Amino acid sequence: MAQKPTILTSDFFNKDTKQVAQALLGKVLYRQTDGLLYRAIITETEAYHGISDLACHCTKGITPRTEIMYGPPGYIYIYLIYGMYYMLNFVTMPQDFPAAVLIRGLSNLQTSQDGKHFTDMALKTDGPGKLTKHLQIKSDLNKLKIDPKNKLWVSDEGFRIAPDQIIKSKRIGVAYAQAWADKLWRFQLKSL
DNA sequence: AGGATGATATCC
DNA sequence: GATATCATCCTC
Repeated sequence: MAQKPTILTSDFFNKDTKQVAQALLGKVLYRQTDGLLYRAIITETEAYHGISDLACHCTKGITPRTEIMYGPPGYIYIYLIYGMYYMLNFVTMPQDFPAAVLIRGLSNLQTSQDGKHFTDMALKTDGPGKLTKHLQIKSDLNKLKIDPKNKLWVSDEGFRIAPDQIIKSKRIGVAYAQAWADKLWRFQLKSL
């Protein structure tokens, strides 16, 4: 049943953002720090797609902050919000199309010192700001490729997610985005 | 309901 | 250079 883990490459992210955001549910996020390896199942995401999406930072055009979203897929976009929380995003879509998926929730967070034996840390990790704090994700990872070399990557370990297991709802904190605020671009797993 | 706390965009 | 605005979370 358990398949060999497959590390996701840029091909996985080179698709419509809503598609990638849903496909990321059930995938396993890895984070390597000094002496500690974290892993957790992704359970909640949001899609931010294109310059017409008024909730997306890229709607203002290319700036030093947003240029990473205009680059190739499979890169990390991290920014500081409210002066204290780092948000973790994965760049999607081909070069020159700005878009990204925000990682909002994790489950089954585990840590390991040797990369083989894992111990449970938390069953559920709610909130995009809290999960980056847990996994020691900060702005030093901004604009890096999603890759074990950069100590942050995602792997497919065979969890099958049926479409009816995905709850779709409005994105959080984007009430200012007019019509785009009502898009059901937030995706959560029912269980886990 | 409101405060913490700093980068960013958008004005002067 | 000043200020308004946040893809949040915690405390009251």
